[in-house]
Amino acid sequence: MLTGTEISGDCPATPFWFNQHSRRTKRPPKQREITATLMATERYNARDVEARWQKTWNDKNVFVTNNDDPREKYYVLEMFPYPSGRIHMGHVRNYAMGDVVARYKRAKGFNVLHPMGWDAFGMPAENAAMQNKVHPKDWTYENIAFMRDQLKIMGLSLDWSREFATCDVEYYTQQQRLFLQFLEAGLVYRKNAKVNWDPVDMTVLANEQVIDGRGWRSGALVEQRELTQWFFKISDYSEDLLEALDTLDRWPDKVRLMQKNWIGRSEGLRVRFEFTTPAPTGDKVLEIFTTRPDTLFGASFMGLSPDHPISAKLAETNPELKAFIEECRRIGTSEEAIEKAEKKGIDTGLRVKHPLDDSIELPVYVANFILMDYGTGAIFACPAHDQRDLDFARKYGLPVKPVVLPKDADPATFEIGDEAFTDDGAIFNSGFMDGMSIADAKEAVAKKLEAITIDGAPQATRQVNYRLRDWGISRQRYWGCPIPVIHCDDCGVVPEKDENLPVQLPDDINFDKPGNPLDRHPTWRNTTCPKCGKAARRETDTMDTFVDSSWYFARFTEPRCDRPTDPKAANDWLPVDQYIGGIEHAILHLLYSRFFTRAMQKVGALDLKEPFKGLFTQGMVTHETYRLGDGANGQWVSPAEIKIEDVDGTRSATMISSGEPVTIGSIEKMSKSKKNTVDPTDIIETYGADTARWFMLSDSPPERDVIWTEEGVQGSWRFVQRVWRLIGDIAEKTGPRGAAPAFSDAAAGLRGATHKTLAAVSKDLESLGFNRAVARIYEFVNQIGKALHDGVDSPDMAYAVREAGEYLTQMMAPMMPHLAEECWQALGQKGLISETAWPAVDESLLVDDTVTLPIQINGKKRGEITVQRDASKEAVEAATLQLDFVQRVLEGRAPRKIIVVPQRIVNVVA
RNA sequence: GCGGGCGUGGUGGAACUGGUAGACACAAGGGACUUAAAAUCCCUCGGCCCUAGGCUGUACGGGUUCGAGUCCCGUCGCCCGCACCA
Repeated sequence: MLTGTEISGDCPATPFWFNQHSRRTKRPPKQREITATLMATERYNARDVEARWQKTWNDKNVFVTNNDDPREKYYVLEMFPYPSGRIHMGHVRNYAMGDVVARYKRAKGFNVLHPMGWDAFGMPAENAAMQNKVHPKDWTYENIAFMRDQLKIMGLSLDWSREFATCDVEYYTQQQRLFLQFLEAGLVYRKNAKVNWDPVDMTVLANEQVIDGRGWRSGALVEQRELTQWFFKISDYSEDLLEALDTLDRWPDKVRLMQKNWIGRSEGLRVRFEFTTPAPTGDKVLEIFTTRPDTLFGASFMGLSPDHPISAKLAETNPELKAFIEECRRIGTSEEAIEKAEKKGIDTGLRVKHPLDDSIELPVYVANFILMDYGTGAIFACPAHDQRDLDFARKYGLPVKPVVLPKDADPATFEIGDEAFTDDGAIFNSGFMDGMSIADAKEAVAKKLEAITIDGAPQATRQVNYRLRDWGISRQRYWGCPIPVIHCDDCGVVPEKDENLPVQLPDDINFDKPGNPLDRHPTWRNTTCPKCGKAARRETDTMDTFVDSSWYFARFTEPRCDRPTDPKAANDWLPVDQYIGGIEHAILHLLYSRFFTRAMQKVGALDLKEPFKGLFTQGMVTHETYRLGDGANGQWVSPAEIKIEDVDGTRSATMISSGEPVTIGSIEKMSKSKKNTVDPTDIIETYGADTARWFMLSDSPPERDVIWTEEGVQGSWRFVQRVWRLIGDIAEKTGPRGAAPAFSDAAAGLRGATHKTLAAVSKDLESLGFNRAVARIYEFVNQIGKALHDGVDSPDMAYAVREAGEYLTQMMAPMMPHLAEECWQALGQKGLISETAWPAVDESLLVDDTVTLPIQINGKKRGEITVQRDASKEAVEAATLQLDFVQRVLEGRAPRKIIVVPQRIVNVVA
């Protein structure tokens, strides 16, 4: 699921009216009163108005996008939701932002693609099936139907004709086709691998999906198991995925850095150390990987991963080592455990020769801090310049010989204490490398060892290593895209034929037992081998749901295509111009999608590398938490269950039902576990979609977390009413604009404000600065209100106010589309504002004739002066010196210096 | 530990490439209207003082500059990401 971190695994959607009813009766009184007022005054009835405009947009197909439209394209996409049952406030924020961009770009004349779909495979559907005996398919499609309705009442400008769910047979058929093409292209392979087994979900997790040694979804402690798995060769693209990050200049730096660290490129040397004692595996050499060959003369011991083949072989005859390796396994992948774990190891008794000095023999240890997955699973340790090695060496009394000298240190006395020296310095104690820089020494060692041959191969080879591992996609689950291959006793693993696609999920399954229902289905597995025609068995693994979300953005460009993509449509629309979603997908989803785009390019599905040109990661929606009872006994209670009172700024909360005091806790991300959620449908019912959207966009910068408060949403609601009254006033007091009359100062001033606001709001929307745009619109409304209050009897003022009202309506339209349509109509405008072009800024109105400059004396503001905009420095200087507060300070003396920054500031240095 | 980011009123936050700190909003207080409440409108709202006016103030301590929330150095605090990655 891309958006929707809150997954309800509990039950199918509760009937909506039931929930509504119970919520409404529990709502705090203040809120209820507002609803009542809304009904009573009927001034702006969001409920009626919004439904009416949504119907109009729908009837007129206003937001249906045509691929053949010749205008410049703009593709805006929000991460599609997992159909968990209900949308949450995070969705509202995410989709409100995307919708502003879509509507704004549409008004700017672009052919906008703004689609919506469902990331519909995944475990919650199976959990629901297990707990409530609902078929995953029924559960999923019911949730989709419900959430679609929820999204529709938000008034999003989506092209619903392109909607699909990843669990639609049409979609996963094409995904299977892509899989087969990838397989053909050598991007898919099977390997026997140790996997992270989630004992609760009974499934395998990608390394990336294991967080703190626990399954990212179930939270269960992950075990290690050996299974044959399907993998995508993402590692083929390690370098490309890394390098291309530089081209993604419209991505947050933070995300690019996270991906860079994840890929984890390091340059180093593979070095072969000759055994001086016989290795149990018969190996003549021990091959290690190092990024610090410059410290080779500081080598003190060798380290083997507990999972290294030599470790395993030795353990067969060494009970102590066997026990140690088992102990290491138990530490497992848990980050916390490893963090706390002491550096430990066991001397194997094996010895190797130092590659640069025959006289040195190094002991080989099995150590708990060496990873089999990285490099060769073996290292040489230089304790003086690596903290882990140092900790280990100190524990086992191994030598610590410094070979890099800090800048101002004395080689005769320099010693390593408890801290390894890892900074830059000059090489010493290292024979031929003495005096070299670290970089030069690395080069020198590489050159020297490359030239030496031992056991028929160079002693060292240069190697670039990546932390990024191949993407394991096998899942032992039912509710996912079946992997379209067949196991034949004679032919082995055989891809299904293209014409036999789809390999369709059977509907007649049950979840009486944990594990994969496909595995125990009586007949589904049985098929014939596409190669030899003999009876054979289907693969029962399904694909990781991250596969589904790795190409949906491409599918949207031609969603009913009978191939995965129509390359022309995909190439025309992609890359996505603006992608918006949560920071939690900074690595996995975005990296996989980048890989998929490259893989699709390789098989000809499209022709580009990078799927997302602009990326924006929005913050979370948070809310106060409330607890009934103290400390550990405290029960979380929801905002709907409590009443808050504010006496002279001191807030206190009580239960509505019992009057018991409730503790107001910290502000946290909205989550079901802490019960600090607010239901979007509930909010929209009460205040309308525009109010909810507006509040989500105001105040907090979009990339930061936003705090949902009752006061805040009420403030937005009042603003909606205020705008409606204001536009009503304008419609009543002014007529349509004719030819521009001559403008008085007041009217010209308002027009200046109108066009300045328009320029600023346009800029803010371009840069996704929604909160700034909102603040400017507030300010503008205040200005219009003032002008209206001062009177609009003169034709020039009437013109200016009318213009202001029209522009205001257009500026708020992307954010509050329903209110804007209603206002647009009230102003007597023809056509839909949703189809009206963004107004043009009259540049001549942005510049004032006079400017007010602050006057500083010695850097402190003492007053101001208003001068002609184009006044010369000399004129400003002269005028400044005439000011009495300046003369008072100078007492007849000349200033030491006077700085005039035109149109900015004046500073008199006395 | 490494990497990145942040620190501005009671609160959320503005402040372009160094140029009037606190825009805008929320909360609070006062007033008008009202039988009353809600709504609406008006006023006050960083701190301090001798209240005309002045001093001080953007985590803390220094520095650069005519001028620093913004740049530099150091300290403290918070947040995020990564990690026995050799």
